[in-house]
Amino acid sequence: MTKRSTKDRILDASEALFARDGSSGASLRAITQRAKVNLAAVHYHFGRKDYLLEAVLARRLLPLNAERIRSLEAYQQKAGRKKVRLENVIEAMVGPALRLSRDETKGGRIFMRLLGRLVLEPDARVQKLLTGQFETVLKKFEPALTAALPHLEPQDFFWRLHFLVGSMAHTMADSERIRLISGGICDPDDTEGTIQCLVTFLCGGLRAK
Amino acid sequence: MTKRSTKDRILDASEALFARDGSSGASLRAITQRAKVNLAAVHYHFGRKDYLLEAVLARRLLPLNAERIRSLEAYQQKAGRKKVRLENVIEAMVGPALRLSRDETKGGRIFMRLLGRLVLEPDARVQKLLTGQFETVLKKFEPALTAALPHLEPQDFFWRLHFLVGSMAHTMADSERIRLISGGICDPDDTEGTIQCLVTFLCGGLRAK
DNA sequence: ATTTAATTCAAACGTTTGTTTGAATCATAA
DNA sequence: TTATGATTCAAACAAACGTTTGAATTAAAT
Repeated sequence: MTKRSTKDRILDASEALFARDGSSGASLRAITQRAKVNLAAVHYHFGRKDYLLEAVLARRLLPLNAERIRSLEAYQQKAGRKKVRLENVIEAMVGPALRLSRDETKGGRIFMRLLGRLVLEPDARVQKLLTGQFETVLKKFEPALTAALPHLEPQDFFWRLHFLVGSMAHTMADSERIRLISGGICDPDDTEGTIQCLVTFLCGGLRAK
Repeated sequence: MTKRSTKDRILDASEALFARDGSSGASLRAITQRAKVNLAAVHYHFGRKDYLLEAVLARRLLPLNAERIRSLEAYQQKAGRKKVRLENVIEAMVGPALRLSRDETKGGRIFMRLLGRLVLEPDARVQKLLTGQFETVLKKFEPALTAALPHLEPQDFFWRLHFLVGSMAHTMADSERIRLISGGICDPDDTEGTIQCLVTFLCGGLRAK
């Protein structure tokens, strides 16, 4: 077993503590202590606390969105010149995210919780990074979505996309609450079951009325 | 015009700054400065920063949940011995919350953004307060919900409730993003339109398959 | 008017914060 | 080996933090 680099250890510890304590609640001392790294190493490798947070985000977001687009394109290829079923479009959107959110080797729940928290943080740099990423994905998905939902007015279309994001984000970010409020009936560790359940719900909502 | 009390001014300022900067990012100095109040007044009236946050929450949450239950009971009365339509149950659940989230005289967006942020904060006291409030509401709504959705297995029932909470929370907490990503097509200030749109989406998702 | 309690205030407390510094240590190439 | 650049380290910096204190002020009650 080869030891992780200083940079990676800092990113891992930051991810965990930013997620647990928030971006202002997590101190560099707590982070470097957890990473077993000198305090000044953060500034040496990342410059400032803000840049560290951005690096934590970029490490996971770029591969995730690439995977989303790859998945959609796979469905498009399989459909040939027919349009892709709504279920498949939605699966390509939420599936990779939810699988990542359950893959502990890639940050898993921890990163998703962080993501959920950052969505509501008004820091301009973080917001630009997040909405930029989302718009990249939306650009790719919009044609397939409108094709699968031809009856929807633009206004309803965007609202329902907004609701979709809410359900998805909540499911990814807060995986233990569902176990609690369901009294143990629902198991958030059953990733594929959760995805299927979510896709069914979302397609029902998107097609409504 | 009669000036607000010290306590209320502190609560108002705390609500705004907790929402904007997070519960650890907002400092008591910034809060008291905004409230035009002495720094020590916070500890005199609320004891500790934690208790201040709890007071901010309780001020809005208790009336909100009372209004939800009142609204459900009104629908139940109107339905007589027939069961309440799903649309009405959902309206009683999300309507009062969304109206509050758009009512600037009662905290409005600001409070909702704070609520959205706190959901993912692992502070034990806050979590207990939030889940306690939610369980109170759920207890009241569960019979009407299961009656309106008799075909749903318990597992699907709770999952979809979870998705519902996600959409609702996201819509309440982040009212400007939808304007941005829709290119101005959607107007979050149209409260009743938003509610209707959300209820339609949620009922479609809840009834799916 | 006098007393008593509630409230406000400026100032200071000891910690903790993000950041900087300059020397020590390591790895690599000449 | 020596020299060079990259990395790590302990120590310190000023600033901001939550909290406490005790006196000054205001309001209410006698």
